[in-house]
Amino acid sequence: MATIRDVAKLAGVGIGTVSRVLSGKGAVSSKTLLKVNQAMEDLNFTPSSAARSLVSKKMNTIGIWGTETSGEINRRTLREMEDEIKEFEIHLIFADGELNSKLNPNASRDSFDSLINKGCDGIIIWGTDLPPLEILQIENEFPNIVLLNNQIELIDDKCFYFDHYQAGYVCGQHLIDKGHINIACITGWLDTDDGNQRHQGFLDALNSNNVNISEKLIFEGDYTYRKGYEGALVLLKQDLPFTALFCGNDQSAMSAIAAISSKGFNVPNDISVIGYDDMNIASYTSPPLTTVRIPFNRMAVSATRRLLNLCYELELEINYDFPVQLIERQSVKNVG
Amino acid sequence: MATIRDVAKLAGVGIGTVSRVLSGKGAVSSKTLLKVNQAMEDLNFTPSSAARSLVSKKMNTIGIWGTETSGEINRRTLREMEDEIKEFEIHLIFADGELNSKLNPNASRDSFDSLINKGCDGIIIWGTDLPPLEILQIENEFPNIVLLNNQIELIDDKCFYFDHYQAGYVCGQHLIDKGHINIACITGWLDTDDGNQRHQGFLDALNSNNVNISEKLIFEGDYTYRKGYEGALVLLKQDLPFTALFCGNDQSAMSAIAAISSKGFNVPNDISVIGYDDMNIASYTSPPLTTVRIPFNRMAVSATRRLLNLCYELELEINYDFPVQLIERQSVKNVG
DNA sequence: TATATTATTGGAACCGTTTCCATTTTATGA
DNA sequence: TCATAAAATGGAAACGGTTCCAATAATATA
Repeated sequence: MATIRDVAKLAGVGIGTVSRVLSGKGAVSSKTLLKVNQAMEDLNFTPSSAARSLVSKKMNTIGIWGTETSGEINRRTLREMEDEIKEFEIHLIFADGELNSKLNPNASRDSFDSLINKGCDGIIIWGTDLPPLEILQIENEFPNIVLLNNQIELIDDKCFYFDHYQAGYVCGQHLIDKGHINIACITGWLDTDDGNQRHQGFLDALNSNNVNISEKLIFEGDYTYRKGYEGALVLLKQDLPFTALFCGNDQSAMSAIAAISSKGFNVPNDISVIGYDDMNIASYTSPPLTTVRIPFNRMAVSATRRLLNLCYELELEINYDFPVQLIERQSVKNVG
Repeated sequence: MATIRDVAKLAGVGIGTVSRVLSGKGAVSSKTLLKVNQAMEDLNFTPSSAARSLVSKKMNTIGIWGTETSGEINRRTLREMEDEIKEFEIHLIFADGELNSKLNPNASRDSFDSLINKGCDGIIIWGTDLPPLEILQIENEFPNIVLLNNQIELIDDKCFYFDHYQAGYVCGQHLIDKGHINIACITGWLDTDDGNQRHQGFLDALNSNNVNISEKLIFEGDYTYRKGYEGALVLLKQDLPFTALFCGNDQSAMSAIAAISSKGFNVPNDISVIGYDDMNIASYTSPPLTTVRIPFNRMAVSATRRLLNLCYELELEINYDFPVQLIERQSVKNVG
């Protein structure tokens, strides 16, 4: 591997000059420029990013932590983030939290620390896998973090989230607007803030309309296909009829639809189903899924920009407001 | 940020000693060990990975390129790969190929080169986005690559793939075994080797059984939900009845099912549908999808290990044989 | 033409590790 | 106790860039 000194020697100039050519900063005569460029080409020179990082104290790398939580959405969003940083020649580095962080809290933290040790300039913490206190403590000694889909008041300017409560409310209200009174629900995780808020919003929408929901018709799920399927079967087995079902995300909604169909019921004629997220897939379920669109990508882009600003003294435009939008397709039917 | 010299000074030892403690190699008396560890703790010392990389000439980073192609599968697989490298303290770095590499071939190559410039110790090339000649050329000057889901004979020991032809054949044969004679198909990309092979395998299965398929019943898709949906609608509009449909992947299969249902037909009673991949989702469509299971994760793990062996002189066990398996669920029905 | 400016240039010092070797300390054996 | 082997230690040199300043060349000005 050729070094800057090799280039300098071949071009017959000093290393400072080569460095100037490399960075484009500082005066270089056009004759010299030509010689140096030629030498670089001849030697197939690529500057060592390690050496650069050593002096600049920037790794040009930002880490993403905790991306396990929400399946398909992520891939799409990751892509957006990558696009965002690409032009600054920054790279993304991954460290998933453990799947079962509840079983092994240290593994979570370890994978997080591995990002710091690696020397990431900043870290995007995705989701609520880390307890708020721990995050604050981290932020204290490593300020270059940003939270995606998580909210902690003390560092609100580093948080990018939307109103889960309102989104849940919108779903509940929509079912009621469509005349439903007997409503069931397959929740997401209820032990995280966001899962809890969306559930609460949903419940409050029913409450405000004096609609009761039986405890028996609330199934605690975990956002997976599996639980969506199981949950729907369990709900159908109760002797409490319902005409509408709210699911904590689109994945569980679509598998719930599958389960409902497998029992000979029709969606939406017998049972309406409403999802949450608006994944790609939502347009192509049968029937196409009514759901609430979460502006994940826009959130992710702003979070990424905020972090870039933080790490590299940039001033990219960011946004903190991410309104949610009901997408009406065909899985919810008017009744009554 | 504390350096090794700070630690040495605080502990009252030389930098060599600190380095020895750090690496665990070389003799250090237990007294000294204690002092040094204490000093590291007091100073909250973390070794600079840039400085380390500079001398070791290892970045402890491997790149993944071209992961855009196959949606949900990837996230799962990525996770496996990450687990595989985690214990060696290696990190994964991403650079997607361009979505539309056909429109902008340079963008593809640029994002690839960015991984090399970044200094990745090795790169996993995922899929067939790069032309074989270009890959060979790359391999020539940068041998630490491995191909996932792609095959180039000259570097077969660096390729991890399965037999798309056979997998396609299995699908075709299954439909015939179930008594189908009028068969339609929504292909994947036909301008890539893998897409083409699976299609050819499928066609040959029909041929071997003297079953003809009309050109009109072959719809060229692109693995997306959208095209699956559109394709099914197009096929239904032909005046050629069919009782079975082979789709190039599960995503198009499931949206094809949605399209078929939307036209009032029943799967599998009116039309059987068989997919390809066995994604998570396949168990939770309605009806659950019969498909062929591709051992992506095992492939990815072996590819990753091969690369680790290549980059870090390890001898992890790897595997080159990835048999495909038909998974019978309920979307294909016996007829005749 | 002599002098003041400005544009170029070279290279030492530094970034924070690892490596390696010379030196010092400790342990061993006679 | 002393010679010798083994263990422990310190620190210079190297890795490949960037930064910065002093030195030189080119150009402008009087």
